[in-house]
Amino acid sequence: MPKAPTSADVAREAGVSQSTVSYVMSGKRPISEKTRRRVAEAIDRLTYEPHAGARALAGHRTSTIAVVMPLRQASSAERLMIFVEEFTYAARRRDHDVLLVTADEGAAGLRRVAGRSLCDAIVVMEVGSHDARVETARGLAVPVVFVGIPDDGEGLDCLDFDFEGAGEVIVSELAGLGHRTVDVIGWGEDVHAQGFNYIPRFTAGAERAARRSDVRLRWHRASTGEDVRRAVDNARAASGVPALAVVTAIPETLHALSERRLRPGRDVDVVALTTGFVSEADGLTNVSTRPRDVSRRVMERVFGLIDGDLATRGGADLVPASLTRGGSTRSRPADRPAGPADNHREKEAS
Amino acid sequence: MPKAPTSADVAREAGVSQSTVSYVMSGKRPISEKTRRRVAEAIDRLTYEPHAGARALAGHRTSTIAVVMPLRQASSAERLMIFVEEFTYAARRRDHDVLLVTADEGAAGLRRVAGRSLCDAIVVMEVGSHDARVETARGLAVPVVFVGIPDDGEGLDCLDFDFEGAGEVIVSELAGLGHRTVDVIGWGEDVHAQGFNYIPRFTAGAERAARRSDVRLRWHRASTGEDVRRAVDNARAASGVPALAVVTAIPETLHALSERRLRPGRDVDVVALTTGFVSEADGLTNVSTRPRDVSRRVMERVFGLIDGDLATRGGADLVPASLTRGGSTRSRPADRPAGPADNHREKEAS
DNA sequence: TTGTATGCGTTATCAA
DNA sequence: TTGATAACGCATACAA
Repeated sequence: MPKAPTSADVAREAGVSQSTVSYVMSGKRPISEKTRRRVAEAIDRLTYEPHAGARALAGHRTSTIAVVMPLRQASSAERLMIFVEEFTYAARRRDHDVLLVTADEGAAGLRRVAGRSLCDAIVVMEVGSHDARVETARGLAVPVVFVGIPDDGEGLDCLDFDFEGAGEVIVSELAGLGHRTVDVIGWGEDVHAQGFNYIPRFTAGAERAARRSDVRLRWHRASTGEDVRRAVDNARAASGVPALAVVTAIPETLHALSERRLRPGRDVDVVALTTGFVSEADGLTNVSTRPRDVSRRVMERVFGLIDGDLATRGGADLVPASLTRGGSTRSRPADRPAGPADNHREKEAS
Repeated sequence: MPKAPTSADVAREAGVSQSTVSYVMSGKRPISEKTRRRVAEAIDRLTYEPHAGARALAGHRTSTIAVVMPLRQASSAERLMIFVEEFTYAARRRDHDVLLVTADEGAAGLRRVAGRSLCDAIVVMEVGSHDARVETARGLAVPVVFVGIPDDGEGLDCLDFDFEGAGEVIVSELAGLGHRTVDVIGWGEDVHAQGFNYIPRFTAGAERAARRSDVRLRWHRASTGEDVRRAVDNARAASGVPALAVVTAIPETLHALSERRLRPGRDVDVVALTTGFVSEADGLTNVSTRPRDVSRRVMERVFGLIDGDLATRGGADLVPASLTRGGSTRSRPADRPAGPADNHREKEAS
């Protein structure tokens, strides 16, 4: 195993000084085309790669973004993987890497990765309404971007999907179909227990729309398939065509409906809050939480802060909710004619 | 923003030399109890954290494990997240962090993270049967552990679930129930196209068991819900109770069966290859691919290599397949009496 | 346009 | 049991 070449080796090979090699790599000062070529060739010949640690030490930047994962049961695996993937790709486009941190390290994890100079910025996923990490973030030497909107996040960099708008648009849609009662298949007790801020936000939006449209919401916290079946039976007990807002356990819900011979879009109206782009959402009238858009905007913010763009700094951004009509809801009886042209239109949250 | 304290600051605060601080932290030489305490207190007072880059530079180790992700559609998100989580937790237990690398960097990604001294070891997930990264790994200065069994992986460190055994045990189980034909709902064309080695391994095991038991296998490559429905209809066309081996798209399959009023364990025998611990697998007769066990063994191997345990080095390990009986298959007609006691027994692969 | 020299914050060797 | 001190490999201020 031959020792890895250093920039000094490259310098010798190219017949220039070590600092010239460094400047060729960083482009931070003008270099003549001739020496640039000589150095580039030497780098190729030796397959030189700069030592990341030495770079971090001398340059005061690590080219690494730390990403704090959510706790296990907090979110759908699909949504999570999309976030992680998008973060990593976005980082690579800027020549950065992603370092994973588990949620169970809590606020200490933020202090650790910042204190040890392991990263240039931190992304915290699934922040809670009252989250110790929010206060910790204020004192760190590296910028922190939160995915989620904590209650006490004044002046911090927060970004999330607009769950409030989603609640609103989903309930409005069902109200527009003439329903006076909507059964919500909502997050389970276990998820509620985590205190994620998106739950109260979704709830607030849904309740606001319900008040405005004079609709009654019945909330069901569903963790298991049994919970889902109970909720579906409950919805069916009302007279007329039941209305379901499904924010979790979509496959289980569809399965329960199928067991009961209830065809979405005919015997029951279903609007789903979808978290990924998986087949479960095929053809459903749904609001997507747009994980890719959220991820991209998060990373734009991250690099904005790293680059020192003060314009990017502070405040909460929301990725707007929009509804896509599919086959799981009936066409409007009153204000428009039924027909296939009615499907797959989009409707923005107010 | 005050500058971060260094070990020299700690030394001054504690009234000792800088090297003593270093030795207190590493425990690499005996320290008197008195100075250990003084130093520890100083570290606390200053909330000192060692600079990771400086450590890597001077110590020739990074305390980081690079994990190369699979391509997007390669695996179920649940399985992936379990791997990533387990890797990260295992790393933390040994005071290491995890750096993510995307599959699209290919072999160059391995060279990059190794060459830049970004990690002490690399884990490559979802290796293909013929994978350029295998050859690259042989020339690297850091150990590489592969999840998967490449064809040309002689002498490399490989580890995976025993997909061959899984194919065998699944088909044997259905054969034991008296079936002469088994329909396999298998990975879609898109997954096949990636050339993952686990597909031929599963196939080989299934075919071997089929030959032994004189069973005919009908393979269906299912990417979409439509593919699944077609496969199910195909299985139903045969006389008698259909037998299904479901290795992908479990929810879609259950849904298709439910649509057709086929109750698993009564009108159809279903054995599933499950990739996560999600509700989809509830009560099914299944073989789990045991992602947690695989992850743990991978990380044991990683740290074995880092620690220089030569006993750990080289060769392929398989995590054995075992079948758990559930309600989706009928009890044995011949060699045992039917009954609830028959459920949830385990059966190892031969 | 290029070279020289210093410092970044550790680890580890050599002395004491 | 502890203290000086020399690397480690790069970035950058200062000179030329």
